[in-house]
Amino acid sequence: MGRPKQFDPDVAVEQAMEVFWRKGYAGTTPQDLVDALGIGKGSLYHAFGSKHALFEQALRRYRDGQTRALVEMLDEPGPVKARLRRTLGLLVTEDLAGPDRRGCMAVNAAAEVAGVDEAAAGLVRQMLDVTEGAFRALVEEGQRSGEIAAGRDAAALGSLLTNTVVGMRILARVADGPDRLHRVIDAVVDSL
Amino acid sequence: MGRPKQFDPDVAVEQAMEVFWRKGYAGTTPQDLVDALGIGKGSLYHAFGSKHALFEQALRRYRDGQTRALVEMLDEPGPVKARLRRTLGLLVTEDLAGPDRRGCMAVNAAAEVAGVDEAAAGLVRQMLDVTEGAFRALVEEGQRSGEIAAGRDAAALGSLLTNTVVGMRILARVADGPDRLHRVIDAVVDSL
DNA sequence: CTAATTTTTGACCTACGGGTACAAAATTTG
DNA sequence: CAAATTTTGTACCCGTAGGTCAAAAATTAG
Repeated sequence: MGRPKQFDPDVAVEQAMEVFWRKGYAGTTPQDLVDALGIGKGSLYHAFGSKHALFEQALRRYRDGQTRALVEMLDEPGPVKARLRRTLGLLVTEDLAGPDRRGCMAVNAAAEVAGVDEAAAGLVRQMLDVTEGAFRALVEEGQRSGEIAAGRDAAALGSLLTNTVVGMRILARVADGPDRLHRVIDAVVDSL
Repeated sequence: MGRPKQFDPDVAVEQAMEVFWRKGYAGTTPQDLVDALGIGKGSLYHAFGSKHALFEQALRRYRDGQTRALVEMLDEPGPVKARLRRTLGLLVTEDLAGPDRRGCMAVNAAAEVAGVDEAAAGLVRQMLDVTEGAFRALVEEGQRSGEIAAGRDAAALGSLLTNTVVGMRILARVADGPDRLHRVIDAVVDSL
């Protein structure tokens, strides 16, 4: 009952995500959101409550999409190291592509608001947990297949790989080219 | 000639650095700076021109201090791996200490403004270059002493270590404890 | 058709962001 | 001392951030 919504909230959250991703939390203005979502400011606040609440939803959506994509990439067939190298390479290419080089929204959020926005920090933490679990599983698979020495600590390597991805997504924002990033990939794959 | 300054610009830049470090660029207001520096807004703008110019000076100062400190820590006596482990451990402890957990100002700046502030991106890049050089030199020293296999690519390992530090300084901002960070240190040192 | 409910719009509001203008104050030079 | 120069503090400015509100529009129930 009542007047039906004239926009899809899911689509709106996704559009908001793009804006926050490009401009950061503090850097995004209500006007930016109004422009991107194509709805009036009143509707926006009626539907989402506040800029911060919308940010949280956007970050949640980002977390879901990214973790899903990462797991899919790592799940492709082939030798473990090749899959890993390919996944890392794709992330780098993606991060460096386009003129924006917006990096990873979660990493950006961690850097910008982690100290003051516990909800955002929690979402980022969840992403890291899932990522680390996926990497750890990959390492263990590599150990079963003999590609990776069985004596190594799979949990520690999972942490290392997660951390490596986080670092690369920052580096991609300031890098003047792909060289440094590719050196990182080479080194980390060779270290397994 | 003329009236002498009533504040030390160097000290003022350092105080501004603290504020930008804690609150980020967009999150810092002229009032924050006035409060922290203890001078009038007129003086502030007369002396530094703009918020952005002051930010650039603050980031430059940060770069100088951090690179100096890192090189010093790595230059202490002892086995290469021990020095490395100790240095990384100190960074983590430092990043996790205090209630603020402000992380690394350069990394934060990279995440926040790299896409839109080329000057800031350049300063961060310089820090990364120096860091990578220091790590690479450390690896080469380890190879000469036999601690690290001579066959490994020192440049790539330097990139990996730099990237590891960057990643950890982000992780420290959202970590709920030191465990994950210490796993990263263990894994990276064991990987050399 | 009316009442009830929900959404939409755009005007409106207050506070503050980032910065300028200017006169007063403090110094050096002659 | 006067003139020249530089710094300082306060008042002021315009635009926008972030949000609220009233009234109109669109729907369904009865």
